[in-house]
Amino acid sequence: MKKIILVDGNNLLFRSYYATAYNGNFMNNSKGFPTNAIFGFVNMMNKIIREEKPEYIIAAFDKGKTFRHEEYEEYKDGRVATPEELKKQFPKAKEILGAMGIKYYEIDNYEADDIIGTFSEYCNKEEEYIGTIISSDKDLLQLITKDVDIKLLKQKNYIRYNEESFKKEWGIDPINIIDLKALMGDPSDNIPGVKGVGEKTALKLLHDYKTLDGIYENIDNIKGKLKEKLENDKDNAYKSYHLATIIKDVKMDIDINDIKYKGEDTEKLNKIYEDLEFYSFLKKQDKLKKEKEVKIEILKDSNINIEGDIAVYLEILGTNYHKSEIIGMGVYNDNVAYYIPKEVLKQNPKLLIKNKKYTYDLKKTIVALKYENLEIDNVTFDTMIAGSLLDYNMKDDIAYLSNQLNYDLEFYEKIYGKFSNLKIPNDEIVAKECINRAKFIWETKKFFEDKIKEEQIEYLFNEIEMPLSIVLADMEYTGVKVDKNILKDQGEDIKIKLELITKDIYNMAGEEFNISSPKQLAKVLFEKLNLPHRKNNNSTAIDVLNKLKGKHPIIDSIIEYRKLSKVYNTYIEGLLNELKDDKIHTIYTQNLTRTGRLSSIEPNLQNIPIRDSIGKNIRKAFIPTADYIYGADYSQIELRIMAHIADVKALQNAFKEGKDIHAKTASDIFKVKEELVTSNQRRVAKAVNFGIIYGISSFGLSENIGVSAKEAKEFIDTYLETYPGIKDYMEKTIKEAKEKGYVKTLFGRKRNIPELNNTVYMIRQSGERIALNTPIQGTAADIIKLAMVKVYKALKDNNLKSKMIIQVHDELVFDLYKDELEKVNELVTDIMDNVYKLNVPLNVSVAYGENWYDAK
DNA sequence: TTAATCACG
DNA sequence: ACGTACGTGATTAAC
Repeated sequence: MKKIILVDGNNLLFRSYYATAYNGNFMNNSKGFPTNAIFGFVNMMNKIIREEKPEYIIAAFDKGKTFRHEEYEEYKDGRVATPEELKKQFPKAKEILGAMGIKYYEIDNYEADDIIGTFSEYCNKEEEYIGTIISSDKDLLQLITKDVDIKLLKQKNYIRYNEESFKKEWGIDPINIIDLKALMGDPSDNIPGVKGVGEKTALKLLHDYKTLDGIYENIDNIKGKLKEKLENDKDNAYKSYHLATIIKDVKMDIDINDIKYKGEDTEKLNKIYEDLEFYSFLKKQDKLKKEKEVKIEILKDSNINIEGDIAVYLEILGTNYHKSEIIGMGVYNDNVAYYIPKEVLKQNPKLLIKNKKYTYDLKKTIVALKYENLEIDNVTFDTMIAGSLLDYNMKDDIAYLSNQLNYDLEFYEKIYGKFSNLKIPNDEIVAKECINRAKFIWETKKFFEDKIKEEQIEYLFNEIEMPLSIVLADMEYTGVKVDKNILKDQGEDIKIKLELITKDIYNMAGEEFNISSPKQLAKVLFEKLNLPHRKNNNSTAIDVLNKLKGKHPIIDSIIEYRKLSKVYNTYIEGLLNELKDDKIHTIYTQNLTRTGRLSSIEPNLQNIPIRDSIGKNIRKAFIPTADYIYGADYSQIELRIMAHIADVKALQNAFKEGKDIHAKTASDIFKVKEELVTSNQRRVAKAVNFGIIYGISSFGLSENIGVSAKEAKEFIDTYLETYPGIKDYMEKTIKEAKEKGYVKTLFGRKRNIPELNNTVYMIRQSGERIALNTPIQGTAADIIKLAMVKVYKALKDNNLKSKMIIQVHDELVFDLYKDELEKVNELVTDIMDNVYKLNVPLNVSVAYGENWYDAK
């Protein structure tokens, strides 16, 4: 028996492409040639060779339009065009196959499937040969025979089907995959099938009548709606059958010697890999040659003087710079490659002021140095900020970015070990790595700067994000004062309540179990107490529990338990653990979110409870170091931005007139006078307003407000009729996003949305919602960021001691001195109101009090 | 490490 | 026929 491996080359390349292109950051070599699909492809081919040890192997590709296109003009119509970045990679992949010693086939007017089908048939006919197909395309399952099996690739692993295991799992013969597809259709290829028949129904029909013909011969045995559907779409079903059938007799000469696996031509392969900059695939000795030697110098002087601009990289031991110690700093420019250990750095404070500098993670650098009483100034460029604005995939570790630009920096974890066991290696190693990092910053600066110009986001970079880093550094370092006794007292109360309620729950359940375990809880609720639940859905999430209210007294107790344990674990214990000298120093991640918002970690200060009355008490522990906590919120900023961007005159006017916008919306969609709007109508209108911002679906809205999908749809339709600009905006935004592959905020912040090209319908839909929401959420983020920069400057320029200490997306919180109340209030409201001129006013509401709870 | 849950805008 | 609103982070259980 001789085995032929049949690789679906098309499928593998597509898969590799979309596996990594998901975030829109294509892996490129330094010449700008996209390499992501090839990289994954090579990985998979290597794996196939390793695992299958083939004697015979081929790879198949599509070529040109097929008979399917000719006979059915809509074929693959819904599918988005193959992205250019992927198209370019096909020839290289084929070249690599050649160097690997693998024959590939592409035949005019046939798909890869048909070539594989033809080879399968060869295996069926020729006694000595068997075949294994490798692909993730389920269509190919129809080729399974006693001589041909398939390795069906899944996300991470694969399933191997032979004739027997296929029948067992699917309950039909492999060849009937064609009948299945004829019935179901295939939206991704735009194959119609029978409308209203999906996998479930189709399998049931095939189980009963074996084939498509069998079904139509027995059509009178089928009753009701299903019969109707089948009769209506009979033509489509047969057409689909034809389209779904893989050709097995493509005219081609199969010479078995031709497809023998010849083994790789290492020299040829290495040449290609070098050109693509796939250094990890090169043999080790070749790889070493690539690293240019840098002469490093460890400085020990107390009087360092460096000329010109420098790239600096500050290393700390750990990830949280509020808790970690500085190790040292790498310095690099065209003339020097220095490593400056911490102690030496402390003797040269002027160095940090004088030279113009480039960094990676400016905020970290500022804060970590500040803890050593060192100040850094004159930083004009930060690679981390640039990278994130250009929508690279970012992590704290600079090595992560460097790898996307074909630099080979060592990962932090490799140098210093895992977080739980950090160790500083010897000075030479630290020096080398720090300098390499600085070198990376130095050498890529121009590249990033050019990109920033090209994208026309200089303002965003220079006037918003760069100065914001300094603002955030100050906020984080300043910290927020927390009264630990208030937290502890509340904790004691909650603990007692928790103990009581736990006992109650055990009593009602008739057993002791871990209430915090959704699995154990589901067992108690749905199996023991027999409470109703959706089949195959053991969720115990809050919306499920709410629907069960009144059905059993245990439900209220569980809801209460959840609430209390959340507050206790996350906000009492959690915050107490983060306290350092009665202060909390969060880290605002400036370069993480896909919309441009900040996020806050260790601890998260952006999700301190406010909606729930018990949770809200946590805010009483947030106290000023000065006299008051003062808060300023943008009201409905996202809705205002939508009214601006979509140019919705009616909404703009409502905002200009200072109306209650949700009441106004309610009055418009329910067609009642504003003063007669009920609170329920207002609630619905508010939900619709939010829904619009998120990229609404009638189902989502109906779930949210508890009405039928039909009613929800009516609300949406009425809304869109009432405010005509919105529909245009939605259509235009989606169309543009699909054409360009990205959306932008008002300030030019760009987000690539590769989801729009995904073959999976649901992901494409999600992409459309992202396209609608990002310009709105992102513009709001831009605006408050700019306001923060301006407020910070104003406080400084006016010599005010009050400090901005927290940002919660549309809200700024200050630690305020009594005698500065008036001045701060005037500056803050003025700046926030007027930070950027829109076709709607921005409205800020302010409040202050003895603690964050009272600042409402 | 991942999934489920729930805290915020 | 299927799954369904945008953006986050922390904690716990369970693998």
